[in-house]
Amino acid sequence: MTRVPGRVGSGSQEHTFYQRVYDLVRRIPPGRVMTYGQVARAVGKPRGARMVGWAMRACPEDVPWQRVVNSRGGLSTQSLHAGFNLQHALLEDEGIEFDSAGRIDLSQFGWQDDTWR
DNA sequence: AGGTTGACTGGGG
DNA sequence: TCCCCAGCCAACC
Repeated sequence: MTRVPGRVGSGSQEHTFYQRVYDLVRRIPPGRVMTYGQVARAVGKPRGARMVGWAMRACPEDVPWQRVVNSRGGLSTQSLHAGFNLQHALLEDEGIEFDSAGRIDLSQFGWQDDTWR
């Protein structure tokens, strides 16, 4: 069974790093993407890009994990799939386009949440 | 307690 | 632009 990042606080109203990541990712609209580093900075963890990746690996069902890509507009989930990449398929279904090198133009599909605390 | 492992990044060559 | 790598840091041996 995949381990899910635990809550740091105990039942308090405090948001953990993971909760904040999930809350932000849930706000990314279909057809748009954010990078791991962008998400990390937005939740106050500027050097936590790898942790965002960890969080995506064990995220709840309702989190659109496919909308988080690496800083080069590429998918970091390639090694998880053999032949077929689910993330690539899900993003194309949302209207996102990939160039010949398999990358997304972040200036076109990138997203930043201005209303995010 | 200490070493390894990444769904990462930015900078250097 | 691509490849390489040090730095990164929680989770997992």
